[in-house]
Amino acid sequence: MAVTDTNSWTGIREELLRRIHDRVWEPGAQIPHEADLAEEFGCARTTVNRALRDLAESGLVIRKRRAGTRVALNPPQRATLTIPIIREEVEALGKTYRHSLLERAYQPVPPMLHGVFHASLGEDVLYLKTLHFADERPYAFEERHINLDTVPQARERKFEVSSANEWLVHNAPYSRGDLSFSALNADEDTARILDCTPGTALFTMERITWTGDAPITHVKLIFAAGYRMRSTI
Amino acid sequence: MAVTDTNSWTGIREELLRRIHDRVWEPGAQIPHEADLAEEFGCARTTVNRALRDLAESGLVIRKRRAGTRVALNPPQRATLTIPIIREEVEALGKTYRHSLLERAYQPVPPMLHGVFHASLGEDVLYLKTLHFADERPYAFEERHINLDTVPQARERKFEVSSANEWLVHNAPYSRGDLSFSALNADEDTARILDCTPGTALFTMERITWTGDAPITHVKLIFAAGYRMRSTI
DNA sequence: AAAGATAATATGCATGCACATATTAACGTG
DNA sequence: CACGTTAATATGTGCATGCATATTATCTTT
Repeated sequence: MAVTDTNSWTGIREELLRRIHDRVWEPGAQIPHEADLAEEFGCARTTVNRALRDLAESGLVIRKRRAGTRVALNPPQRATLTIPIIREEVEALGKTYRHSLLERAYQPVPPMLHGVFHASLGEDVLYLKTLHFADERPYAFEERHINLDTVPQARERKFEVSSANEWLVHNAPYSRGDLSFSALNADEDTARILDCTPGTALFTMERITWTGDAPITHVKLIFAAGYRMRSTI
Repeated sequence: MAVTDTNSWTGIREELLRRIHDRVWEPGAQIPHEADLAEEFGCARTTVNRALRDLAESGLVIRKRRAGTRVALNPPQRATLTIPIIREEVEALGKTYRHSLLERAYQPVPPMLHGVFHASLGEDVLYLKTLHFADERPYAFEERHINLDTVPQARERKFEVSSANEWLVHNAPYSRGDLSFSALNADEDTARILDCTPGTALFTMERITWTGDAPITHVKLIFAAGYRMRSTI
């Protein structure tokens, strides 16, 4: 019994998954060795290994070298969420993308960012206000600060043709970033810009990216009403 | 030159990564075949394959069967976000967690879920309304549907002591899930439950989890005003 | 020349084997 | 008996090979 349809590693993964799900192997319990499973399924150990590795990557089982493989007690719920470039996101919806630069200024570091941009307190940052459109309807409103200490080449960029986001992605690769998501009631200005009524709940994403210890940029994106961010586990 | 320290697949991945980063292979450009790379690095094709597969998983290269491998034009920005069990999230804030079951009923599949729960259209689902507290203040409001076809053991559970979330995590491991996040204006009911004024922008998370093709549960979590979901890249 | 059949090709995957490495269990010695 | 050494073991990884499969290019046939 327990013969999988195919001997593909995905087939074996499904069968292992079934056993975990059906509590043939309870949470915390040790599961048979790769070699035993390989024999049972009539396949090579490599194939079982691939299936188990995949389950381990998704956090369902814990593997240790000599200790064997056991079913995770608290399978972590991790989701990888892809933050697309807005232009691509819009174009993926089959709509036409356009953006418009509302404001471009050199400013001292705003108080809100003193904590993170402290490295360049004396220096000005490049401040950009951009509105992204999908089929000529407002899609997202972007406020951005660029650290000119870290990315001095940005000082000369107009950011009228290609958006700051795309330029930075290609020219200032970051090593890490902090993200936060929240809901926001539209104030008068935002409502006007995003073409909604004041008070509308808007999905907001804030992001600060760094290269090493140096902050590159801070972005606040306020999406038009009805936006949903999607992801899969 | 270009000899990696080791012939490990991670070493090769690092070298490929460097070439992409240093624009030896420009975005959109095709990179050599596995066989050629294997020869260059003096290793087996399997090893190159493993490195390339890993890069493809993280979205840096795009692979197609006969078309070959090319550097992604716009490397997607991925963030891993950990979705904690609410109790743990609250306790991590140093607050006391409590939840209260507001409603528990057997219902036909609601129209909203016909698309996803179609496998059990005739069958009832278990519907739960739960309010989560942090230090006796409302933290999140949860509406949940549990597919009794997939998780029949849930029919007998009261979910008064341990929350449905925790019970499901331990008893019905899922293989995949769809997540979506949005902002929502509080209606009269929600405002009353979450102790805010109607119209307040609330952060909302919706999740459907599956085991194979069978849907396990659908959850809608509406967080109290001011909630921020955080993550790092 | 357009459409359909066929060949070529790059990745995807399975196998059997060997060795590396981390970890635990067993062993010995003071 | 405590503690350090050694052996056993399960996973991790690499290799050579062969076949599967998707996709593109080419070669027919009408």
